[in-house]
Amino acid sequence: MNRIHRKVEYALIALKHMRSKAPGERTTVKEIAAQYGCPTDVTARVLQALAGKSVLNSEQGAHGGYMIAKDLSRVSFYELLEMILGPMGVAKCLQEAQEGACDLRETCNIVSPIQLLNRKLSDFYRSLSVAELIEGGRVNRTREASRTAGTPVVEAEV
Amino acid sequence: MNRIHRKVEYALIALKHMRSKAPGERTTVKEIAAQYGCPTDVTARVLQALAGKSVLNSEQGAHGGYMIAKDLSRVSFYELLEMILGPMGVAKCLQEAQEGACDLRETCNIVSPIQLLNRKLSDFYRSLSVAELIEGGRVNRTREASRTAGTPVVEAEV
DNA sequence: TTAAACTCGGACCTTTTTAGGCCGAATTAG
DNA sequence: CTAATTCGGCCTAAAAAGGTCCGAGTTTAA
Repeated sequence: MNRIHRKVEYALIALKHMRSKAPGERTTVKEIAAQYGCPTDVTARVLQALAGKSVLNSEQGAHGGYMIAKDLSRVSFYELLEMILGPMGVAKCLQEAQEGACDLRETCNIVSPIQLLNRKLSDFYRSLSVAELIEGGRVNRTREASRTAGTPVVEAEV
Repeated sequence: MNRIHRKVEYALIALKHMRSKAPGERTTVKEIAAQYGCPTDVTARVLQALAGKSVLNSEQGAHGGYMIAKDLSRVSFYELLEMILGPMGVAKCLQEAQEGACDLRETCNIVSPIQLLNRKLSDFYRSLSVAELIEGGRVNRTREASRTAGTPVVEAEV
């Protein structure tokens, strides 16, 4: 178990797809849906979310579509998750401003363990860039990357 | 989002509880349910799972119950997760020997990214000991720990 | 030998979350 | 004006998570 959400997969698929395109060339949802079999609407929403956070640039109308707007080696997987799924929290009690609180909050003996886990997991996700993920581990040598290089995102230093 | 399962929380609660007991003293599910408000049956199942993997020692009958049987600083969070939730895999495609395979497997462009993520996440969970988690980060100075010390489980070295 | 206090484990139900689809509106190029 | 797109609200179905019931096996002790 311990799956990531399908939406996140679709995001990665789309981003990887766009990454292989010439700079300035746009990608439509339809195109992705057709090529990879992703459900159109869900994928659309995901891309909208990413556009909202300006990881993507979107344009409506004919000849519209999406293109990557941020250097993906500077976008962490943590950020991607939050954009798509909302604020991270490994337990209900970490997400106050939520509807119903945890039943055990009065008697719970593991608040600090939970907080520790949340912190560590967040740090881990923050240490992983979307570019690194998409490239499957191999350090990016594409034009995008070398254009903005700077910090080449080393393997795990959590 | 990105919650851990409730079962895992119950496991941590129970383990932390048992950790504070004198060696040899047993804990019943009823006791935990009463003290922390965990649902009895669910908690029972979790403890059964841990007993099955001999993290706990169980004894039936009157005066029965559970006690910790393994040095928790030598049990990784990864192992705990697997005991409770089964084999880890961030995506369906990583868990063949499952019912229905992923629809996209023919056209998917993110197999290696998914594998990378799964590997890294696994490594992260493996680097975290249950003892470390339960103690909320503070290095364990309890009798259990110093009795078996050895490797004091340093902070993150992923 | 009987009763009480446990763990064990199967089957089942309920609620929540996730996934996906439908449709109409707004936007833009030709 | 029309076709191609993003945008966003709402709704349904499927799956997972969370929890309950209940009967059976074990062990202690009255």
